[in-house]
Amino acid sequence: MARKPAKPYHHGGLREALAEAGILLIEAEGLSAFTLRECARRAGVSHAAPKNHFATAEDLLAEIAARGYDRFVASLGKAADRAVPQSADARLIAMGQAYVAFARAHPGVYGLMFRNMKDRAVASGHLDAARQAAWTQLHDGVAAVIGPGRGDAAVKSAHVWALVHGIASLIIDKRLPPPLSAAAVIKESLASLPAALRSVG
Amino acid sequence: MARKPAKPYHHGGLREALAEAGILLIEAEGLSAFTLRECARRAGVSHAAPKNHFATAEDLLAEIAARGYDRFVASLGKAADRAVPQSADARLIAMGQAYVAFARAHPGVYGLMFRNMKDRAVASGHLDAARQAAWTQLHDGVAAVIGPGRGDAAVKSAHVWALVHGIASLIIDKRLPPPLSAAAVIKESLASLPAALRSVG
DNA sequence: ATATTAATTTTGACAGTGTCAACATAAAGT
DNA sequence: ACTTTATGTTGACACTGTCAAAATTAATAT
Repeated sequence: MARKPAKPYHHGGLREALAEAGILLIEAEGLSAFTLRECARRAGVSHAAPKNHFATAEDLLAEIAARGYDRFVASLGKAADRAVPQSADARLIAMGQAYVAFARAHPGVYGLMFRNMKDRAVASGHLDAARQAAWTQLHDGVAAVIGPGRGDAAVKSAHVWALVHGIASLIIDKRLPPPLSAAAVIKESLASLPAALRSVG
Repeated sequence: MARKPAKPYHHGGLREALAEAGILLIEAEGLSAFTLRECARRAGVSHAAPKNHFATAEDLLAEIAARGYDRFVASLGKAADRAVPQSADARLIAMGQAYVAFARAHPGVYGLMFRNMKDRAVASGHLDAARQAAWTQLHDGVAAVIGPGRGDAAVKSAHVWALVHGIASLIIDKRLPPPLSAAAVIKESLASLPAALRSVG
């Protein structure tokens, strides 16, 4: 009855435990509270144990970011499928709303996903693949809205990404002047999107 | 011959020196290289000297961010005045270009200005005033584009801010898929802006 | 001018961090 | 059973921000 065939060594899955502990830590205390030693503590191992699974603290952060992207893509996909009517425009707007909602619900992990901590982009197989999947998802949604041959879909996707990323960032960093309602900004900005995408190019 | 009437005590202006050292440090080594002790070193004082002028490291960062906003507002103002033709649309687009250019030229300070380090917005008189000035500048530019009575200028300003902030963030964090040209994204996104602002609301 | 007070800086300490090397332990392979 | 390899622990190092106590210097009062 081999329960865990993966790595039932001493701990029995420390890599997984560290990643999960890190996510819980960030969601509960914020990204700035993340500490390699605290993750180790929560996983019940000594402070140097993570070294075997993550060479550096940034590698663990990269793994957490990758898992964030996985959930992110799933969340946006579900939102698009729930959109009514099932038009390309409605699907894209639903994804935009889900995008901002994800950032507001998980600001710590979101920050990890979209900001460079050490002034350089961190690389890892899982992370790169997850990022690619997110980009493809957005690109397909935008391509469906603008139709074939109507301008550069990649550039227009970047436009959409920038807009929703900007909205999300301003909200979670509390940079919107107080009287402004986040909901109003989201609604107004997303509403103008499909037309703007079809207007130029 | 009283040269410096402000605070010619021991150092003769440590507060100023620390802020300037911090800016140079961030611009040269990146925001992640910022350290209170390194600022003190560069100012030629001991590691605890800053305590008298900045109670905490975050207070020094707030002062640096405030100075960043000052330069930022000046930069955008000049760009708008240089726009040709001197239409409201051209002025706004010029400001958008200057916005992204500032972020690319000073990514460290820009990050400091628009991101929360400690998961909470830092407050300070100078910083709040400088932020307010930046917001007013943008708001006026947007109001001139949409004209009087055409929708909520504040919400539309937030839309513009989100877009340029998103573009700048994606670029400096290297999140644009490699084949994409930053210049193309900037051009396309900003070009569609005036029409989008006048379309809804 | 001298003494006193206040402002500023230094020194030294503390707890905390990431990373490394040396060692210990347990699993896997032979 | 023995060896090898993977995993975890201990202890150290240099670094950080912050604090308290002591020292130094400028401003002020006498």
